[in-house]
Amino acid sequence: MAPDITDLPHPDRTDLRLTDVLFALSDPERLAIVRQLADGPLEMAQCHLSDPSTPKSTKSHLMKVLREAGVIRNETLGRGRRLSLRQDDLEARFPGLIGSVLGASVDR
Amino acid sequence: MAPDITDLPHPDRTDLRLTDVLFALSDPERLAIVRQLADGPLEMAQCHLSDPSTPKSTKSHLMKVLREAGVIRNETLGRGRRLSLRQDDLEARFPGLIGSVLGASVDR
DNA sequence: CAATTGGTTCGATATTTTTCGAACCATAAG
DNA sequence: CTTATGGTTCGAAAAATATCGAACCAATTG
Repeated sequence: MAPDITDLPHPDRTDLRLTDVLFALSDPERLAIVRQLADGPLEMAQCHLSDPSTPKSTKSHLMKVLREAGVIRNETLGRGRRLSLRQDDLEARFPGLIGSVLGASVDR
Repeated sequence: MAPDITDLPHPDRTDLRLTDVLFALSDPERLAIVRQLADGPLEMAQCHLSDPSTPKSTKSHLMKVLREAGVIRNETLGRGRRLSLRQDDLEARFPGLIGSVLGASVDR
């Protein structure tokens, strides 16, 4: 049977590409999502965008870019989704990178 | 008199924006340029792209993106240009970032 | 089972970024 | 002064990304 739509593909730790990760982090909205997840996993419904009226399809697309780059994990939880930062995988593949990004002061 | 075309604008250290820097570094060709400059300044003519037949206008545009993000400095030197990585400024503004990027293994 | 909630996917359109030739500019060399 | 070299800028076209509504799907609730 075909893979259930509810479990989305995640790249393996060893397959993470630096340029893809940097690109995913280079958008302010996506970076803000990552900052929220730095404090721990979050249900997607509790992960808010700067503009709360953003359509859900747009939000879903932002998550897709982050997920496909290997920055976040997106798993089914109940009827929603649980988002988490792949901090260990990122640290293993690109030591120091995610820490410096999270540590950087927020842009004005 | 109008500013000479030969000295290009560079953002001040304090004005560097994380997302712009990450975006500039997120392109494989631009990242390769940055890696070359990690060993020290280089004349632009000696800074080679993966495809040597790339038009000079394209090469110039790659440098523009890096310069406007504050990643590199581009100064007149003789009849050419001297390129350098703004390592100190990057380190001051985003501690650890450029080091982790340069330290990361090259993508396959 | 029906309705609601929370989310993905698809397709079209808008926006951004890239590419590249042509024109142009400044310096150095003849 | 003329030519060659090394580069920027402009404008148009191509390619990549983002946005968003509609359709759809799965789990929970009534």
